[in-house]
Parts: sequence; structure tokens; C-alpha cells
Amino acid sequence: MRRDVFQAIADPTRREILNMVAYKSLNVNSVAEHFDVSRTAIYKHMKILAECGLLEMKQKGRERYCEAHLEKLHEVSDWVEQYRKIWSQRLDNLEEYLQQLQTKNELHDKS
Amino acid sequence: MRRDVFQAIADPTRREILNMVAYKSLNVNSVAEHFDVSRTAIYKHMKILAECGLLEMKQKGRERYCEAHLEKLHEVSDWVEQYRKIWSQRLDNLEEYLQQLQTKNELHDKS
DNA sequence: ATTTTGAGAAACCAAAAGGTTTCATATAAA
DNA sequence: TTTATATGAAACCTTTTGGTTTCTCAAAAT
Repeated sequence: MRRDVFQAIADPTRREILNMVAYKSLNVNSVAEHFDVSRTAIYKHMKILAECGLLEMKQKGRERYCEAHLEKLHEVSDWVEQYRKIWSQRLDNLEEYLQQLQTKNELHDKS
Repeated sequence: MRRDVFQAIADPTRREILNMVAYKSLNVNSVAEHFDVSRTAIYKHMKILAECGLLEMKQKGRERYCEAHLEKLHEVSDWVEQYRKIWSQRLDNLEEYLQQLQTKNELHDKS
């Protein structure tokens, strides 16, 4: 049972669940109603999200309200950020190179 | 065969492969050597990365060099960024609230 | 020309993922 | 008190995943 954030967000249904509870807490049933799979299936997705810390379930009477712990996504954020730096740096370099090329051509045209 | 970026990066071996080729291209065998599973297993991981656009395989003689297309990670970057905004905003609000509380207490102490 | 090497494909397998239906239990509502 | 509702757990099933071994093929090296 690998239960890390990367694996948790790999499933599109779980990403959608996360999005639903990102702004306001919802109980299990109201989340499940938005999908056309069984409540139990959705419950299991929510459990996975909870197990890796992306969600917290708070009992309130017989209901259980789920709130997102978005900070947990920092793991993904940090991971992707290192690569974003690389690829945007490369884009910048490319742009600069093209700019230089352009300048050279303009000089050449004038001569 | 769901082949999206989120699913591709869910596997730790694939994340490591991506990291290996992020800075310089490597052929299949030299990537495989760094892991203790079979070359074929690693090859399949690389194929998955290639199929979702995170990797490009370029034939060179009998070797095949793999280069990372990190820009493809923008899908993840964009997705996580929307939530990062939310959670950092919430942290800011909390901090501001605590600051105000502190200020109030100081005024109270002086009276 | 023969052998070695790098890579891809095929067939197969066990475990994990994602789903289902059914049952149990606690709380709320009638 | 009885009934309805929200949730959790169990047993089960199918497909996908991650791995294996074996085979083939083309390019390099001998």
C-alpha cells in the first residue's frame, strides 16, 4: 500500500474530489453525489486522500465533513518547481539566442 | 491505457528516471544500470514517460538516447499552482490575524 | 563473417487499483 | 420506539500495473 501524495493525485476522480472540498468542507455523501460511481467507491478514494494527509475527516453527528489540507501538496509543488526552473531557464536562453541572431542579421542588412 | 502526466509521475522509479535524464540525455541501458530491476522493466517505464510526452527517444546508431521534455510538467505545475495560491493565502491570513491579536494584547497590557 | 551489444516485442505472472454488492452500526427524525 | 440516514467494513471481482524471462533484430566490434 504505497500511499504518497504523487500516487494520490494520479487518479482524476481524486483530483476532482480534492477540488470539491478545496473551498468548503463537504460530507461524504454530498461528495459522492457528484459522481456516477457508488458512494463506497468515492469513500475509498477519500480514505486514500485522508491517509496521505490531503484530506481531514471531521465527525459531526452522524455526518463526516471533509476538509482539504492543500499544504500537503507542497511536496508536489517543490518537486515540480526544480524542473520548472530548468525548463524556463532553457526557454530564456533560447529567446536570448534568437534575439542575438536577430541583431546580427540587422547589422548585416545595414552593411 | 490512461497515459497522462499525473499518472506517469506517480511512480517513484519514473520520477527517478526523469531526474536522471533531466540534465543530459542517456541511452536506455545506462539508465537501466542505475536500477536493480531488469532493463526491460526500465524500458517500459521509459516508454510510458515517452508516451505522455515527458521524454523523447532519439535513435543514434544502435543506441537510443532519451531526453527529458520538462515543459510537459507544466500540466502539473499549473494544477498545483492554483492550490498553492489558496493555501499560501490562508497562511497569510492566519499570520495577519495573529499579528492583530498580538497588537490588541499589547494595548490591553498598557491600560 | 561471426560475435557481441543495445533495444524492442511477446507471453506470462502476482499484486495492486478501482469498482461492486451486501452487511453492520450509530445518530437523527418520525 | 421505530424508521430513515450517513458512514464504515467485508467480501468479492476485473483490469491495470510493474515485473519477469525469452526471443528477435539491427548495428558495432572482432
